[in-house]
Amino acid sequence: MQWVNVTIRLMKRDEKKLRSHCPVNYGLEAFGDRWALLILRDIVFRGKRTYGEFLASEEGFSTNILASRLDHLLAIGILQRDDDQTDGRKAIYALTPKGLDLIPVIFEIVLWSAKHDKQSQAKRIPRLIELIQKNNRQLSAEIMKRLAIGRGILSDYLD
Amino acid sequence: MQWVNVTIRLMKRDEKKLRSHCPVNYGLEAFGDRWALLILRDIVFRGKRTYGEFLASEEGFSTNILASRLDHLLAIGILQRDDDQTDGRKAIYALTPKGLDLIPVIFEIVLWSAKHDKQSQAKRIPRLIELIQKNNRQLSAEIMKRLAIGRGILSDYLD
DNA sequence: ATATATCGCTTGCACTTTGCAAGTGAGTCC
DNA sequence: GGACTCACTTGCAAAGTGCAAGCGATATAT
Repeated sequence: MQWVNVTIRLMKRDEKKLRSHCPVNYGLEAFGDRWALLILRDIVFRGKRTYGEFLASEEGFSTNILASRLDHLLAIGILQRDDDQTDGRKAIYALTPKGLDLIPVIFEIVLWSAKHDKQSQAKRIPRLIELIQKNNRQLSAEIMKRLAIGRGILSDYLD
Repeated sequence: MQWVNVTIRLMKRDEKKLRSHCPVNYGLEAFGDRWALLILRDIVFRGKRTYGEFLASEEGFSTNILASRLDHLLAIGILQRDDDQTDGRKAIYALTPKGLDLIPVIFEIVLWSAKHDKQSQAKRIPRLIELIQKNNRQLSAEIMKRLAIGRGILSDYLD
């Protein structure tokens, strides 16, 4: 039997060139997948940090999808991954500064849904909604500080 | 040959029940597809209104994808469709109030990309970026008024 | 020390969605 | 009436998704 060496250059998802550098398109290609933003939500609102915690989300991640989205968010610098110091099996995911800057975007989405989804669970956090309305940017800045030390913000605003 | 009558209840995409009423998830399921938001961008920034105009976007819609996303945005009430009064072949797509309320979301995405994409085309509209930074909500309100009468905002802010 | 469980993934496979090219039918222009 | 435009629809290969099962490394119980 004869053999030939073949080199394939596989283009990883994140090396694909962007379709455009329009700022809307950039944002969408960077984080724009549904599942990716749900990971960020879990971190910001629920204080989740590990693969297993994300997996338990009510929307139901598939394991492979979760892994691929985490990879993606790491690759573009929205998340960072550190080893857990007390349990060698665990990995801790956290927002980078670039990721933290997405909080105002998430908040605007929350505001929109609170207004247009009749059944929105946002009804349960009227104080938070009001604060976002008043000054999204300022609130976001405070949440960024809190995330650096704490574990998610939702519980603080459940009346 | 024997026949049997079978009734299938096909569930249309937009009748699928939401995975959750979490406000972030609602937003993502409502408009959360990349292509859907690019349509909104084309309307807000470029003043596009017809199928053919959307199709010409630099990111390259497939015809079937464009059609399906327009359907979706109509179904959830973000867009409305009217017949062109002067040309029976054309359809005019426009944002409903629910769609107009997405402008602040789009603006926050623009802001994030302007900050984190080194090659962002946002460099070409520094005045607009600055205005969004100062007061996204107020600017959005003005843009909503302008969209009701005019044809997209980008040209106003190209220095 | 050994067995069992947990954690963060990866793999296989059926199914769905996408992207591209080629229609199609109604309306317009000449 | 014939060519063209507009807003789609269709067919099909390729890519992506969802589910279940597996895997290697670490941790825990006996």
